Amino acid sequence: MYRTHTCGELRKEHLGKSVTLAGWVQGIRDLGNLVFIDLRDRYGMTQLFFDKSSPLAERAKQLGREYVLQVTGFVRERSSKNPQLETGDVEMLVEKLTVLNESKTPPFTIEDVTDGGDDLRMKYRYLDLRRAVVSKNLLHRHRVAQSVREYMDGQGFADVETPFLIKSTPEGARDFVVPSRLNQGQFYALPQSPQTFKQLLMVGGFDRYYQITRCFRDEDLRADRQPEFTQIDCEMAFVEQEDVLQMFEGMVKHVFKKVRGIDLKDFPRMSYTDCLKYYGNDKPDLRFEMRLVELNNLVGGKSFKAFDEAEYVVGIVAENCSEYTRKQTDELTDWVKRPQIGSNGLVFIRCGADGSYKSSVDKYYSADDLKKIAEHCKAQVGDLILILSGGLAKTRRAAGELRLEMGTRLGLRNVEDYKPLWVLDFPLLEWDEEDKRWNAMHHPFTSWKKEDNELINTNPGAVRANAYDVVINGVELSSGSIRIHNRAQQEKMFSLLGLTEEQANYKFGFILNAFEYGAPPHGGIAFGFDRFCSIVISNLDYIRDFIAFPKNNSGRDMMLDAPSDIDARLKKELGL
RNA sequence: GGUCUGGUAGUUUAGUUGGUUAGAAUGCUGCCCUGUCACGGCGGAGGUCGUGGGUUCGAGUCCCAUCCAGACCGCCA
Repeated sequence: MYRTHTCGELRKEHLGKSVTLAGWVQGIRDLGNLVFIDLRDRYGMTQLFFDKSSPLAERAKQLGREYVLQVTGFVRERSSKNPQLETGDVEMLVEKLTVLNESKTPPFTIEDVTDGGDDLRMKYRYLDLRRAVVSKNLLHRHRVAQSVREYMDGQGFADVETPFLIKSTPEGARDFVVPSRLNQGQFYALPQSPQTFKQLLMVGGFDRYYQITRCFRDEDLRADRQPEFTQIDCEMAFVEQEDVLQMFEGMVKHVFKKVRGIDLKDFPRMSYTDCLKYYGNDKPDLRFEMRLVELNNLVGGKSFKAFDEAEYVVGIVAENCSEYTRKQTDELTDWVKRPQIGSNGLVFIRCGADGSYKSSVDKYYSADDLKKIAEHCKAQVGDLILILSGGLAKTRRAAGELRLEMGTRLGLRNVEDYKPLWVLDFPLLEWDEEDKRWNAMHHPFTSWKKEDNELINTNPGAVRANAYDVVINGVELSSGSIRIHNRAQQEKMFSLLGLTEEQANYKFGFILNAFEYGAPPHGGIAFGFDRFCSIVISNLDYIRDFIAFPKNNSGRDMMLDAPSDIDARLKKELGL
């Protein structure tokens, strides 16, 4: 071993001992006759001391940042201590110094507050990983994974690996494909998730399975989306929806307790329909209320065209904002008019401190009209009501976005606060306007509610799935369902999705066949592990900080400069 | 596929209506400094202003194209 202790380990109890440390030079403070070096590793930092009586002092001055050192010396008490450092009471009087490796001056400072921009830090990710603020996230990720495994193992789940080279199924996200050399002109696909395999494991009798595994989707990226990401993939046989909900609510609670020491209360539940109605999306942030209030019945017939002609008029109440300036309201109007939101405008009603109501549409609405609206919205004195109008789906979405924006502006999205939620009763299908056909909202293996059996043929869009999501603070953490487990029902589903019998057999024959050999009732769930980590650890939805080597906005690895062209010879072998 | 923001020393950035030698901080470097820990003090080096074209007497600044990065919409069964 190169060391007897780590750089974060030495304390007063080690005083007088001869120890050996190995690590990186964080910085050198040369005071002329005194030289201090901060030696860093992932456990912490220890101060090395040299004075002019030391034959090593001159060498110490010649070292540079990020040189790798091995030092041996005595631990001694500092004459001026640093309470901000764990090892701040002691320092090492160095007697032997070995340079294990030199370093070029790094392109950015390797400190908690770095001067490096994102590009540069991605290109030199291995240097960025030396920063405690970065490595801390990955070490926490490890803790999350460990506590997941601890819970799953405790509940009798077996970790089974599933293949990465599988068959392309053009349903859903785009597949990453891998050309086959042995089967020229044919391709494997990388799994978007282990969905069909875990169901086959259920048929195979592994009634409790889980896996922390990589998934691949060739879609555009976001702050919370990577082309390869990790799922906690879980499946159980002989269970109903309630069993799955209990089991995995337990897992989330376990992880929060183990990693953060936080006791989450029982998760409330809300239907998909109510989520849209009250929050404008299917993953509401419940850290604050500010519910959407439908105003259609109160605003019509006053000759205000924007409201009279709208399919949907909706208000939200921003508490204590009645004194917003014209500049602030204009800014919000511009915000909702951005193409990403796409509203035509925003109407304001101020609930004045004197009990008066003033709006940007006073021309059409009397004080009494405004009062009725305010009362319907349960607005108090000093509040500001923001009203949007237009088509139902678009306006709901816009109102939901505006609600989140106001929540952010008013500081209502507290990072200390966790508000989990089960979202239930998703629709089984959604209409694809582009392809003029039904798509599975969750995936094509999702079962539907028995009560809705009749609707399957008469009104497929109204059929409710046995599907459920865990949402925390507006982030969709996981998604699952009770699956179909017999051939006839699965064939029915495929036909609803517009697959012919031949297509269904070609793409999914293996699972249809499996269902004919005693497939047990089963269901499960999959958690986005990267998101889970970012929420548990930092309560943000930015997953790149929790991935050791992430890809950038356009799916490039900036360190490797991948993807890249490949050898002409390799192409030929692959028949490309 | 679309919308928006940004690109100026190694790095992070300022740069007014288009006008003299593009400024700062940090990093690097030389000297001084016996208790620093974001050490301090004095000095020094370091810039094809992303790239290409255009307008102009004159472009970091205005226009067009393009590349790169970031955020978002579409997309993500």
